[in-house]
Amino acid sequence: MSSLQPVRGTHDLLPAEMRRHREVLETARAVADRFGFDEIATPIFEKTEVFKRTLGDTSDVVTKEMYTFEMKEGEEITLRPENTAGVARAFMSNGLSQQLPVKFLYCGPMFRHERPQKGRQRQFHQAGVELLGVDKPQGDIEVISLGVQFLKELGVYENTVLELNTLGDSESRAAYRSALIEYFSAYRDQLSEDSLNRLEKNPLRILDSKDEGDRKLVADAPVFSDYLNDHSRAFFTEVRAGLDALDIPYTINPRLVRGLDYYCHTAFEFTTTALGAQGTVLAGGRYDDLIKTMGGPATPGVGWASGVERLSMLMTREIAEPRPVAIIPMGEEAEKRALVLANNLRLAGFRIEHGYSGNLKKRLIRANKLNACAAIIMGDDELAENSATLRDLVSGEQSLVKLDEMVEKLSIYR
RNA sequence: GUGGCUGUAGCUCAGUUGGUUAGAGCACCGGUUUGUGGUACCGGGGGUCGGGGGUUCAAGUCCCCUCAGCCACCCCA
Repeated sequence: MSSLQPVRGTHDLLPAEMRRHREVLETARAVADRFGFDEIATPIFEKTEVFKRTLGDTSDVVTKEMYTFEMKEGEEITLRPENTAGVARAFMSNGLSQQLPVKFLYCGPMFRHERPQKGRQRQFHQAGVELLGVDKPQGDIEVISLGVQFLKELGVYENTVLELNTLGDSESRAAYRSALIEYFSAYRDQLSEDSLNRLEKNPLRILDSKDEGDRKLVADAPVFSDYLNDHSRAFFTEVRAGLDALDIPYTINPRLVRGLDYYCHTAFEFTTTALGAQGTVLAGGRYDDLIKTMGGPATPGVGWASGVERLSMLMTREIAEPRPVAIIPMGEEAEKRALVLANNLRLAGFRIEHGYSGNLKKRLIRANKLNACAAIIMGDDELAENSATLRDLVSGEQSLVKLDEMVEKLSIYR
């Protein structure tokens, strides 16, 4: 065992795992494309204030999980813990408010200084979508249905459940917030320490507590639906109607509260029981005030982010390993001609492994290890006839093939 | 950040109440003579037993610290 370990909470994506990782990303891209979402990429670090202002001073992500560095100039930058703030910043920086709505997909690494465990690394990857400029429930519905389709095409949808809630508009949330503070204040002595801290800062989070004492209190706490104003209620009704129309099942979870402060109205979460404690696989919601909060033009938004590693773990599908064709030249003259043949076949779209050294036997062994489907053996005998021996490595059958007919003969291996 | 479990070759694991040069399977490399792989047989390389300190005549085995992973809390994708 080497003493050179990767930094805590980080890991390498070796080819087998990277193939699965990439499958998740390619699926996200393909599905997003059909929904009209274009991929963008924003920097993996931003000025610290981009995250501080948007995620909220009370969120754990901001208060204890950010990787923040001070630059020589004294400026503070932070490795992005999520990408919605970065997309919003890019939206503003590039004046995209002139071409609403905008629909974006992003993929890439995020960084949070948490205690690592299964499904939770310090550097992890998300694929997410953001829809900016649509204040109607159709936006929420489209974004959720995009998530559903994504999970379906990964083959993991059956292992997830969709939980749904509404956080109302700011008026409703403010009303509910004070009702909660009033209610829980009467039980200060019974609240857990964590929840006591949340009481003034973010009482909604108490609803999500797993502390037994808290849960008893939560059971009789005011319910949000009593504090929703007409607009918020109508909005939620319409979102639900849309999901029903699309046959997307969900359960209402009144305790589903997003951890980041910018959310309003729709909050949703696809969870699984198959990954242990880190069961959230794709989650998001609406954030109508985010861009205004950042100093931009009031622009509604809705989106989600998914955990690529978690999806990859959940995905049971076997990803086929690539099967190359091995070229095996024998002798100096053959080496030269193999170089040209390999190049031509590559240009024709084949994955070609050009053995680097060794005799026929060794190269065949190596071809076998590379899971090659066929080998092209080029010796003086064959070359004298401008041909090579094409050997099928599964059946063991082989035949003499003219070099200029090789592309055609190989077509069965595509 | 809190608590619990774990850490021996690339991988999966043995290693007896602390006792000589630390083992197996798989993997890897080489061989079983000529230009034919997968199977079989033979041989080989590879470990400062996660790291550091301590107890002891003697530590992979006991104690302390530390690092990492896993599980739960927490948080969240």
